[in-house]
Amino acid sequence: MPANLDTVFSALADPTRRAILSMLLEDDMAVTDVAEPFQMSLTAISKHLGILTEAGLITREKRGRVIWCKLEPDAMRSASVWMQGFGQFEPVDLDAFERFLECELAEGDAEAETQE
Amino acid sequence: MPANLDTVFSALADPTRRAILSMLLEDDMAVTDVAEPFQMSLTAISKHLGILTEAGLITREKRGRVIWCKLEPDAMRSASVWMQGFGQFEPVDLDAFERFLECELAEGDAEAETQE
DNA sequence: TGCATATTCAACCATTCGGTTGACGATCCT
DNA sequence: AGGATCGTCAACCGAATGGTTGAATATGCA
Repeated sequence: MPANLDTVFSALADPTRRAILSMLLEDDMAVTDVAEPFQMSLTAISKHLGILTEAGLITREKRGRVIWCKLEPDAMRSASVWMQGFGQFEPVDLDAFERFLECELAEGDAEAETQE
Repeated sequence: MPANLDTVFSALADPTRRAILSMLLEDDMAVTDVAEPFQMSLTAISKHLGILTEAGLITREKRGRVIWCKLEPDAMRSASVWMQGFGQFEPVDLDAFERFLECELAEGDAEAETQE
């Protein structure tokens, strides 16, 4: 699980997986709860979680019959450092990030609702 | 060419493409010269350059019969900001980045040379 | 004009990816 | 014990990915 750049970047390349990571930013979550907002099968989400785990971006811990997913932001460090080598990107503007995040989440919701 | 997170992250997910970006960090390059270190056809490299262009990570300018590739690091900004929202990754350690880069380039060379 | 160089296009191929469904193993609850 | 819930496994499917080769286009040069 050294999480190389290949696996991290390709894990991040999928909007569903990025949405999951954003959700986990708030709190740890059970697999079923992670899946709830998405318009796709539990199996599909389970696969996404597998890919995120493989990339080291989350860990999963079984307690009882529930598996808890925990964000592991450290796995992004090498990728982040790599990118920053290409330019000094302005010191984290958290407001901008919030807006960005909401935008991505909103897109996700919209996508989910077109099917209902 | 708004270069969304999907296209940027998936462009960065391929080691050949990351190596190309690293090369362009030094200077603009012609397509043929970009292709030279790699053990694959010019067509393959041309496709990779197309993907990088699509992601906004490079631009191509034709001068005479030669097409010059130019790095556009700004295309990484939104992706970088997104990742930084998951944690304050230490202020760019350029030395670490240099080492990292050399490592990646070395891997690329090794790969190329195993075939020669 | 005619040849060499630079790059892309078109068609093809094997593999991976993101999704589905149906069956299964674990765990909790009564 | 028996039923409901949580999550994964296995098999399948269509589309996308990363590569190939051979032909085509455009430019530079003698």
